[in-house]
Amino acid sequence: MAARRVLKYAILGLLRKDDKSGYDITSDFKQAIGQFWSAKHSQIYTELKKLLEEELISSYIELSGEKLEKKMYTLTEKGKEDLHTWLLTQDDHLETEKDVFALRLYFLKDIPSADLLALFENQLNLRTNKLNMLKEQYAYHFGEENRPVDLDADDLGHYFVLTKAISREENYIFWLMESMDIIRQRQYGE
Amino acid sequence: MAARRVLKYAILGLLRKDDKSGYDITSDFKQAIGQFWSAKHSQIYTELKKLLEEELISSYIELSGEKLEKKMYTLTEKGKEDLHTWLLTQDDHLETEKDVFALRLYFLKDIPSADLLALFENQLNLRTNKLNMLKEQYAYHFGEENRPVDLDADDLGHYFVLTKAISREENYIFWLMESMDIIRQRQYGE
DNA sequence: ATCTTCATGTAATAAGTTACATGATTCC
DNA sequence: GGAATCATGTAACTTATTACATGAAGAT
Repeated sequence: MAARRVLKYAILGLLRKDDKSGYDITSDFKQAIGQFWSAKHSQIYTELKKLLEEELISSYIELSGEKLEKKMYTLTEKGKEDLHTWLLTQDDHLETEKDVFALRLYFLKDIPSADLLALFENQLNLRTNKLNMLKEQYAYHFGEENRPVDLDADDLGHYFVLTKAISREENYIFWLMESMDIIRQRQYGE
Repeated sequence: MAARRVLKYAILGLLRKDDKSGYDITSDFKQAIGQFWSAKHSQIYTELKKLLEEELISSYIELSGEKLEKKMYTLTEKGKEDLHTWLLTQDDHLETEKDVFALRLYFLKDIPSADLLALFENQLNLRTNKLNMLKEQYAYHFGEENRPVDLDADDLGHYFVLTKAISREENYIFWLMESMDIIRQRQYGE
């Protein structure tokens, strides 16, 4: 996978509004944006160090409590420009969207329908939980209505990411259920 | 990304029916299964070497033409068992489905609607082309009907992967168009 | 007190891409 | 004869995960 230095731009992007620490960035990847990109703290700290060297960000220390130091990072002008250029870049091809469940499914020959259905049930569970979590997030931020009216620029990004993730999971679940029907039909012939 | 040794199992899976060369496996990743996993030839040859050492596959030479040697790989019993176990393994969590377009979108603050729409148009183009390609593949293998009746075990995997990919792209396109409507509405207020 | 979360880093390893390198066969 | 495809491999590098390592602050 890995298009060129996506983590770099993900981090620059997360710093676009406020200064953040490595820990903050790690937390962000556990929220909405974690639906579309994520990284472990070890990779984030390493990348931050690199971005500092490249002078795309600068840092200062902030105390939280008596002794605990937070290293805060700010976008430099150079960093802002680099981010801006990247944001307007058009992709010239689509990357493979890796999906281990679908891969596994491709090899299902000789697996009994009952086992296959168990795999589907498991996937359906995971996806349903995720969808519910996403819908809760949506309701919390944008209310219960289908489409909120007043979206300022900040919320818009969040709105797009949440609706994208929700629509992805709904579609996945729909396909899972359709496929399970087909397997159940086959099952009677076994 | 990368759940544990997915490429290993992708390769074992591709060898489940027939013996294949590294080149054949590379080609497979450009076909249907490439919608959900892929790898470059350099990685594939390296992994095949590793799988040989682990005695999950064995190899022999086949001549194609006068001199050109194809190194063919076969699943060993050990390899078959390993694959079978993996196929029945349930995931306990979902990986982040990385999507650079959605990531970029999250950071769209201060980008003019016109530029934003250009990014969407580009994505819409790429996705539409992909969808058409997938639909052609579907028609070629399963005909024009909505749901084929007679699917044997081999075709079923292929069927699932193709319908999954088609449904994913249709859903993506639907969401793109919905989002573009919202942006166009905002645009009048600028 | 002790558990969880906040907070930062490095080391070792695994996975994946790009570039380097070579040669045969087929199609036009 | 030349281009595209068939065919295999290694080297250098980038990206990502897991494990190691430490300590402060807040909650119960």
